[in-house]
Amino acid sequence: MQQEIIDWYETNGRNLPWRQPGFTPWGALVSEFMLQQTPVARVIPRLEEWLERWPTPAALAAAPAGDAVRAWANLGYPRRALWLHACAVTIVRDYSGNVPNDVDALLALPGVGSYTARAVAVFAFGAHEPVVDTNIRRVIARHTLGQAEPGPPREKADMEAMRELLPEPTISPTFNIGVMELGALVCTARNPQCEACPIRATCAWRTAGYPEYEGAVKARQKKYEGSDRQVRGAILAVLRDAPSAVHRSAIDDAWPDAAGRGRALEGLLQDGLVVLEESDIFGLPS
DNA sequence: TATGCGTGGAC
DNA sequence: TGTCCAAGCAT
Repeated sequence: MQQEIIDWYETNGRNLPWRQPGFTPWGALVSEFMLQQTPVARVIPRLEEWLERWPTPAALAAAPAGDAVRAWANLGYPRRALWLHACAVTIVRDYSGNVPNDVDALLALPGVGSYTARAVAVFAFGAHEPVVDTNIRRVIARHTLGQAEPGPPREKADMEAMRELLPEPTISPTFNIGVMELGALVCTARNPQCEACPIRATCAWRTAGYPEYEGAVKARQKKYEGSDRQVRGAILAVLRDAPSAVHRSAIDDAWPDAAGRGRALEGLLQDGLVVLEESDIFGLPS
């Protein structure tokens, strides 16, 4: 199935910015951060702005962290902006401003986990490593395991399952990205396009007649409306949109409920996304 | 290992 | 509508 996926990808893969020739390892790192839980379509414009403004780790490291949080805009999970800034600082200090190509070195960077470390090593540097993301887990669950959904992540087992599928090192990066792309475009969570799938002939899930998933039910997503997360977002939006630090009263206006507002502000201060500049004056980090 | 962490589009 | 989902990570 390896060659079928590679052939399918060569024809059907999207021309995304991070797949263009000459895209830098720094661009790869930035794009992977932005793509953590944020859809491709929303990432693309922010990524292009970001790389124009900060084309190297050194450029970002020289800017205040708060500028990174502002440029992150509405991508969500703004701690990623803070972590990415911290990555830039570390890369300048420890790696002469060059994104490391080694999985362990990448893993040591803040906000870089198993997926992102291998994605950068493979996509930017051509490493022969398994990349495991939610798309790949779903493809393996269906094609190899014959079940509708992957179970809860088992990092070691998931990685071994993908490692066993890897073809020879010269083409394994293309295979990695091909499986991801297949999961993103064809073997999707909802309404998979099985008729268009290049590996349908060997798909265990198809052979079994598309049985429903029998495993443990996923924890239901908590309601966002009225949650602390929403309050955090509302407070941070005020700070992002303000040219400089704001008085507490501006934050009070961002959310009516004082208790939730207090929890959210405390959390933001704890995370370093907001700093107390002086009494009752709050700003983004410098 | 389960949970918290943003935001917005699709159905 | 509400619910699910989107190239995860840290704790």
